[in-house]
Amino acid sequence: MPRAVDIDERRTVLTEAAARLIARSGIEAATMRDVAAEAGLTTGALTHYFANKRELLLSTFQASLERRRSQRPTREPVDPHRALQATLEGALPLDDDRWRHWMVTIAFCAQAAGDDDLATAQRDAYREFRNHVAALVRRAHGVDRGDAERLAERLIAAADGIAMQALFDPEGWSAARQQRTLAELMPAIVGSIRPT
Amino acid sequence: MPRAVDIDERRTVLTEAAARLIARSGIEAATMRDVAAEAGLTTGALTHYFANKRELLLSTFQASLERRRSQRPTREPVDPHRALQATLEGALPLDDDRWRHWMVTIAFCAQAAGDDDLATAQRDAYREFRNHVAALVRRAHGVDRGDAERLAERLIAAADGIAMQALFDPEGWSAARQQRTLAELMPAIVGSIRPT
Amino acid sequence: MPRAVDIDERRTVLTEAAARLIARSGIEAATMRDVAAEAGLTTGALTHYFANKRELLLSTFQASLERRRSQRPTREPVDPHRALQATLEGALPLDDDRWRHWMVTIAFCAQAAGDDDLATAQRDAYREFRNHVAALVRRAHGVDRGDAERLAERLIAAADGIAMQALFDPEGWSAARQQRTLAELMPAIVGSIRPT
Amino acid sequence: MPRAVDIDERRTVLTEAAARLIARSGIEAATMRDVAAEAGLTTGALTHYFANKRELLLSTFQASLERRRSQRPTREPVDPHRALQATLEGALPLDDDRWRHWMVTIAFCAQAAGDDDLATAQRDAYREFRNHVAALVRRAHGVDRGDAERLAERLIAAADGIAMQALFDPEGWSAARQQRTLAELMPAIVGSIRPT
DNA sequence: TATGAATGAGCATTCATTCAT
DNA sequence: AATGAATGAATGCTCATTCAT
Repeated sequence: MPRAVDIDERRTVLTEAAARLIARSGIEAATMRDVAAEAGLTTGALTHYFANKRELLLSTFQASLERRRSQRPTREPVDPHRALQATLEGALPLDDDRWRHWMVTIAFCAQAAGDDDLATAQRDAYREFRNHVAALVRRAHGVDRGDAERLAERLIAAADGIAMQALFDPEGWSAARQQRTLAELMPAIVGSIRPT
Repeated sequence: MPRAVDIDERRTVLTEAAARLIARSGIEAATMRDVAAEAGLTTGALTHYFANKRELLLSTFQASLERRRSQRPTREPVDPHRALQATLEGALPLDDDRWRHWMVTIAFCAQAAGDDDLATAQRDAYREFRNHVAALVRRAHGVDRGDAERLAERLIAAADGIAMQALFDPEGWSAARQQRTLAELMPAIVGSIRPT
Repeated sequence: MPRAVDIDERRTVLTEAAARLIARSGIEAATMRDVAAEAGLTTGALTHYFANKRELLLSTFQASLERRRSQRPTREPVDPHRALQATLEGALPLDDDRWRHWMVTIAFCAQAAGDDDLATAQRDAYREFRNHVAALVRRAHGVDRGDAERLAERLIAAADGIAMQALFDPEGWSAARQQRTLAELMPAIVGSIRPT
Repeated sequence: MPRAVDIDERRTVLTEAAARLIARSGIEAATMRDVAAEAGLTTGALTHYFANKRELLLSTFQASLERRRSQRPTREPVDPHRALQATLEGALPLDDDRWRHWMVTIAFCAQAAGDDDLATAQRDAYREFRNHVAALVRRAHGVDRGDAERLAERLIAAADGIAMQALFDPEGWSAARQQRTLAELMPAIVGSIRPT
């Protein structure tokens, strides 16, 4: 019998190594050699788990999206306003992990222009997130489906916009400042549609 | 005798060729060969105007930032509310040109993580834009410097966030929809600080 | 206790798999992985029966030669003219099996230039075949040893030459045409030495 | 102006280097690196003249075929019997150059099984050679077209068969012995169709 | 100025081989 | 006896860069 190895775990180790490299120095830095080395393996081992680079990168992107999803608050009996805020904060680069996710997202956004699979995964993840936020908006504010969707878009816009500025100017945008700005924008945006 | 050539014009031709390639298929597609070919020149000619690839890419980024600046409305005796809105709309990917600028920005954002010069250029451009918007906010809404700055950040966040969603899901975000969303968010955001 | 496995049978299964691949797409196609897979085994199993690739290829070549030998007519009380003709036809690519043998021979001929063991195996097999044909020639035509050997060389030349043309231009050289051409050449060649 | 280089000459230098390596140790030995080194260049230079390996190998094969053609006797007012014999001798590996051609032919024959372009080039070259020999046969022996073609096939078979044996057993087949054997076979083969 | 030939390092990928199980 | 995970040295190819012309 061959050495016992948890295939999924190995794949995770490798996609996380790739994500670290991409976040640190861009997608070009994620060479097969360097990803393998970052994961403590060799290129030969890498190709056991991903047939080629494209597959590795696609999996890295999907793992990053999945990781973001898995970190949303899941407890059901929770204050819907808090759940909404926590979910939107999940889109801010407040810690290393979420920073890494944003860098990976950005890196693949540039890549997606020439790769339909990537573009589709990106768009689907975005729409899924929007629907999720819209559902929270309905629970929190009792608006109808159309308003909820429009509000979701604006709230995500606010979070993404704060995130972009934090990425462009990390020193000027501490985690606390990002959170405070989001907190102050949220009621104003909600008011833009259902002016209480 | 050397042929008379407008050096700056050649450099512009080359950085615009690079920007097109980057916007179309990511920064990896901007090889020296392909940039030269896209500009209708040879690699040898390219190296006359940019000592190496790093210099070409840095110039491409700066040219993209500069192009965005140069397209802001400049006429002074203009309605300050309109000037503010037009300036923020300049940050939306409403046409091919602005779309290209965003793709270039995104591509370099991923790159900037490992390149201080790039990170600095990026941060400076962002701060300059924020100051410009803040000045327009003061003129339009008569708030004090601190409030103007905070409002500018939030307005830019809204614009950038809309831009991100348009990049992620181009089909769902027509130019008109982007503009409408921005127009509806603006008063709400202004109200978040100086509640009318 | 180890499972009972017929080692020779396994080796045969593997060399035949290798021969099929080589005949189909050249010697480069005979990778350890693909040979094992073609035989329905894994690479690990392959290395149990052949220490390395060189040994596998050498065995494949020898098995191909041996197979050709084993297919010669063996019954003794047979018309010597018929035996001679049947033996020479054994050198023509008249069916899939002999076609495969020729492709393997050709593939290793190109290889033998840089491999003494291969070159020796090839030369020995050729000389053994020549001696065998010479013995049949003596029985069939009653010539002396020297003439028999020279006749054998020329008859083999005719058969090999027909074979080469069939390999170069399969459509133009049906099995029947190969056999007819050989049958017509044989008496002329025999006559070239002992012009009865 | 760039360095003056004769492109065709460079390509010839490279295909001849490839042919030497293939003749010496089989087609596997013709790696891009080694071909470039054998030609006194680097891989980068090689790819200036051949876009990829396939193109290099195809050109190597065609150059080998072309070289054989170019070495046929061309003087017209020549004894047709001598012209025929000289042409057939051109198919024997009598010297290093023709030996190399045969090794290249053999190497590509093994390759052609999985490559239609190669198979076509091979078949066309063979047919062209057969037609050329048939024309010489008509001039030399005054037979009709059908007989000439059949004789050409048989004469080529004799030459190819002698060549194969020389390739299999170089020590046993000196140039003189090859020529003698061919010379003795020729009249017998001609007699097989038009019995003087 | 401008060309494109040439370099050589680096890339993704394939492969024979080894080895713990 | 057999597996398949892992290795690391090729391989074909791309690319930034240099340089003679």
